[in-house]
Amino acid sequence: MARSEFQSLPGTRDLLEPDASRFRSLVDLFAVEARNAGFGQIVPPMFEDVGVFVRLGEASDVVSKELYAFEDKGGRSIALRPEFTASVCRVYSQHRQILPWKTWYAGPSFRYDKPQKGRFRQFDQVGAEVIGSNDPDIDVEMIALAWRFFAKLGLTDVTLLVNSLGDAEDRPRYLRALQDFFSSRADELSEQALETLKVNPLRVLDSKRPGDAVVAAEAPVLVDFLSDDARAAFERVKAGLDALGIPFTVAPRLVRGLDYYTRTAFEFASASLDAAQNALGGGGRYDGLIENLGGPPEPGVGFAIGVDRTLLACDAADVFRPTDLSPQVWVVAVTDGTEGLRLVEELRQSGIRADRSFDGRSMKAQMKAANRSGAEIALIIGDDEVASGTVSVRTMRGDGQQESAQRAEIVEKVRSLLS
RNA sequence: GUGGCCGUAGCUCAGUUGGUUAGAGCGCCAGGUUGUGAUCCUGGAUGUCGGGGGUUCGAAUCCCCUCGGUCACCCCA
Repeated sequence: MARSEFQSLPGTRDLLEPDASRFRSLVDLFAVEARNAGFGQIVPPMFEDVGVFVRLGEASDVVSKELYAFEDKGGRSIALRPEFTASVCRVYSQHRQILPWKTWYAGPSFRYDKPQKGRFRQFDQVGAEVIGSNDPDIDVEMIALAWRFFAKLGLTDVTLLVNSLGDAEDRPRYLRALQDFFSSRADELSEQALETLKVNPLRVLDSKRPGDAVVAAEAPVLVDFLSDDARAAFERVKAGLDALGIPFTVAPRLVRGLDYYTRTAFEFASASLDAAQNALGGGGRYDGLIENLGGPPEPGVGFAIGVDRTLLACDAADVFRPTDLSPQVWVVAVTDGTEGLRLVEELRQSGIRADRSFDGRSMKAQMKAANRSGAEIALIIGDDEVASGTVSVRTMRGDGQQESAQRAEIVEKVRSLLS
């Protein structure tokens, strides 16, 4: 394309206006919702000791294939974070907080994937985590936070899938049953599914290949293997969602990509995104993760939402439109002095969005720029105005009206015209 | 990582069976007499046709490699 020596690397892109502002607004909106729900912000580093992430589960692709890992000049093995949860757990282990600790975050993560629509190597997430409570009501609260966020954006076509992945003790029993089942049907499975079966039988359930899906549909279901405790917790979660009026579908074959999840798992998808990457976000409970990272045996639950995909869904649904970035006033200065400089500064100090042209452009060119900028008012100041202590005020809507105003009262004049 | 499709000005695209100085619309810039936009008229600038190699008298058009994008698988946000 455009001839330039360097381009942004695969899977990365440059956010320009109006997308950049929209991006910020989205994060701001999430921040408000999270704060209202009692979450404080956390800003962990973007890279950690590689071990922090490896403990997420070596069977997952996120860790085994997609980690941006390298050695720094001090010989440390470090990795760019592929997600936030592990960092949050590490932070808690390092700086103990009063429990339950509720925290939210926003920022980029990195995965060495093959880029696709809605899938980037550097991608942004907003998310929240709660450490130190087993209460299923917290699970409900997390889902409610995400749900409220989507609603505030104007996304109405979000679907919620929930499942329970059981406790650490339930899992092995289920995995055995699953393994037996798939082994007995091995001849019907794709080669890839058989590969997956070796490293992580759970994920075979998730296969989108038609042949695999048929077999998976008949596979034993995790819900039948839950301990009494886990079952009760799951019931409580479902009852909580009902109580809040949040619609959901139980998805017995929902498994999440990272291995650390226990009990509640959930995922949000958008019907507006017909692409394969239609998952807006997801999360669940990770009751063994902190201990696994060398911390105390505290339970945790959290979720992350993909900012890029959410924005894509907003585009598809035509909601959460970009805000107007236009200046309110354009100063057209054709004097040799510093009138333009002073006038713009005065307007800005008064909280009015104002801008101007540079490089001594002709009045016609400056008026053109004023029009293009979307400003409602053009303030014209030339030798005549300077001499008479006035400013010409021109409204830019339609054919435009022009009048003269006293230089000393210009801010007031502009304010009254804008209101 | 595997496979399909695509890659021409800032943007959206056209470019006929390979044939002379590569086009359109939008955008941008400048004019249409003295200091006035959006409309209208006129003129102008910008592309090593993603990059490299090959076939050919001749390639944006054919072949190979490569880079990038996109879609599906995979994976996931």
